[in-house]
Amino acid sequence: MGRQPCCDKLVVKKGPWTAEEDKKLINFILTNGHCCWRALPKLAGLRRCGKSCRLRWTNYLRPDLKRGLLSHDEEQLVIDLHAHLGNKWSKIASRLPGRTDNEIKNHWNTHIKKKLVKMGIDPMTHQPLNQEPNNTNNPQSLSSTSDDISMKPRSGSTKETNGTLTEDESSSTVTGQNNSTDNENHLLSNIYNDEELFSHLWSDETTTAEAPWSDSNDGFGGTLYHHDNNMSGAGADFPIWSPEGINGNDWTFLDYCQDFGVHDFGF
DNA sequence: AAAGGGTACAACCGCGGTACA
DNA sequence: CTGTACCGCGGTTGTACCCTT
Repeated sequence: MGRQPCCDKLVVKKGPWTAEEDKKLINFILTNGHCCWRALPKLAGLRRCGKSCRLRWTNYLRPDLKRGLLSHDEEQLVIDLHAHLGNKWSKIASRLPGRTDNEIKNHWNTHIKKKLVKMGIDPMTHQPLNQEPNNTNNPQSLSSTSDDISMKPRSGSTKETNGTLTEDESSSTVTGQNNSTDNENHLLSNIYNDEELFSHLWSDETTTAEAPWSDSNDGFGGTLYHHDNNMSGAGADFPIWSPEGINGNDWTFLDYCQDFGVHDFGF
């Protein structure tokens, strides 16, 4: 007996969202929150699957999203987190404020993976690809690349095996490629040395950078304040929505959202 | 200028985990 | 304890856009 479909596939609409649908979804969530994704489409007057609404909101409409390409630091952070966590995109995303798991996953698949391969690094194991003597597909990759993404040495690196990380005390083989800036080194050294961080990530505890949008925004009422001082990069530009504006039904900003996309405001 | 190929990213699908009746 | 419904995650697909020829 299989699971029942989450929604009536004959009734729900699929495909790209229209501006009108976006507006309806934003309006509804800002006024009511998202108590139940399954019921939301009906209540919001959308012919969409609840799942689709949730995805649209979390990956695209959420006001705290940062848009645009990942910065070099963010990219480097993703690489390192991936080395530790594997394809745990949501965990990785939780360490990058304003970024979604989907966005990071896409960026990994389209950019980072290729860069690593180009550098002769296996994107999955984060180990050199040319360990075998006959692997000569990219002899210069480790010493000269146009991209300065590099693997950083670390004391006790981990690697993923069947979805679980195991300690590999002898795996720091990707060394000697450290041509990144001091700034990056600083950023990453903080990460490498932060055993607490990774034990935290591996636990089921909520990380500090997790977005406040889920569940905690009961009675959301349109109030959105900075929740995390960690947001120094993107968050510094985040808007602060006042309850007055929302309660006063000042939806002007939504029109802007529609005209330009919420992301154009640096949300 | 047009066609074809490549790329980026939004969106969908299916599954696992979990809460609850 | 079991079955069901829901949520969230990771993998995959579809398509619009960009670049090259």
